[in-house]
Amino acid sequence: MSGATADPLRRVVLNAAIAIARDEGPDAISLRKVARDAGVSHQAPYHHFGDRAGIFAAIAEEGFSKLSEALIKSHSQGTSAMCEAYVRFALDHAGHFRVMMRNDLCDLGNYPSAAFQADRAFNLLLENVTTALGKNASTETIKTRTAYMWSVAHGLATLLLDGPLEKKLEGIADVNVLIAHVARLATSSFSN
Amino acid sequence: MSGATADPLRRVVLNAAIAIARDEGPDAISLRKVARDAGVSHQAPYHHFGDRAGIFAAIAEEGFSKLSEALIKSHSQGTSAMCEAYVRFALDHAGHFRVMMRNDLCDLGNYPSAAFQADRAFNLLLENVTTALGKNASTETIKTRTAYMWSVAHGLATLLLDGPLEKKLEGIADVNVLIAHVARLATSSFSN
DNA sequence: TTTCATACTAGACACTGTCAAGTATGAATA
DNA sequence: TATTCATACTTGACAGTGTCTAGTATGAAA
Repeated sequence: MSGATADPLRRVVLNAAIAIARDEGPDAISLRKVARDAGVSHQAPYHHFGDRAGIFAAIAEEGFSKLSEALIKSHSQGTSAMCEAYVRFALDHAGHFRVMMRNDLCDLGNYPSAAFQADRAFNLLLENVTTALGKNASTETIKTRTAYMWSVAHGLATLLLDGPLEKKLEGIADVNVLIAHVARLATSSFSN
Repeated sequence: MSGATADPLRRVVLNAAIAIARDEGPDAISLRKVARDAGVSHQAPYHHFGDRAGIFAAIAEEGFSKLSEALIKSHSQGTSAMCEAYVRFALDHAGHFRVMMRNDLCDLGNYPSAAFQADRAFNLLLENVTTALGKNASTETIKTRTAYMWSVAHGLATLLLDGPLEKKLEGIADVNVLIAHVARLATSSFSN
């Protein structure tokens, strides 16, 4: 224990909120409860984040940053790998992902640094699709394909995470296999 | 006014809640406010729905029923049309859709009649994919393709509805064109 | 020694969903 | 006609929440 510094309250609150979002969903986050668990007053968390939306924005910012890292790792392996990376990120960081995609919780327009991280992740996707389509593709085609790729990855991620997909398709041996198959289907049309 | 019967409270509450979900998201629904607006006591809505989750379940049940109707209309026109119908339903019934897909708001396991409507909609999708793949397709293939089709439609719907897609891809002339293009891309792989 | 930002604490407020108990009304039943 | 009973509410209370305002302890900078 010697020399161990206590976690700064900001980090403690953030981790607690992310864990609740992962296990029970973002709406189950009560800052008063988090404060009680941390042994501080009910207003201590608000000092660090301003208000409830501020906490969600902080979670979203961190989430988009982590998503970008995950996408970068898959970058060299093409669009299919990126699609897989997106879905896997969502499953591995459910707490972050659920908050990131709920713009009723945190309007990124009010949180520039969070919006910056979101833009960064989006641009990685855009670049990857642009590369895959080659230099002759029109911007219209690129945009359409980007929307398409994002839709596949985002749809699968949300359906697996919070939707009834896994239950409905029971008998599928392995979720990872499903993810790989869907990602391959999504990119097979790139050759057309 | 003669002969006009007042809207039953149940329907009034439901419509108000759906409108709030459409305009501000499901979390903005306050049953006490709805009750005040309807000029009844704060407990009157609870009489009809039991609790807050009960209202969400009622909205989800109605939503899945309407979704099934929309999918049936597109049924004869193939998987691409069904994909378009799904996305268009989401945009046209945002209040319902946002609630339907939030199973943290209403666990359909507790509301059999809502779960029944959800199953009905899913089975329409499954049938359509099965028909498109032909009689030689394995159940594994059918399940994978169904997950894929649902992912595309669901992803595009949620990104257009609550995500930053439309803003990110600004310059796209018409959302309807985008939907049609993405739906076509999704089904182009069926020929493989 | 004073100034000042940081990191909180303390108290109050309006608002929420929910539990419990009461009331008015109209149909079914004896 | 009198009683029973479910329906559709009303009323009141409770714990819990986010947020506003004001106060306090602490440590660094001037």
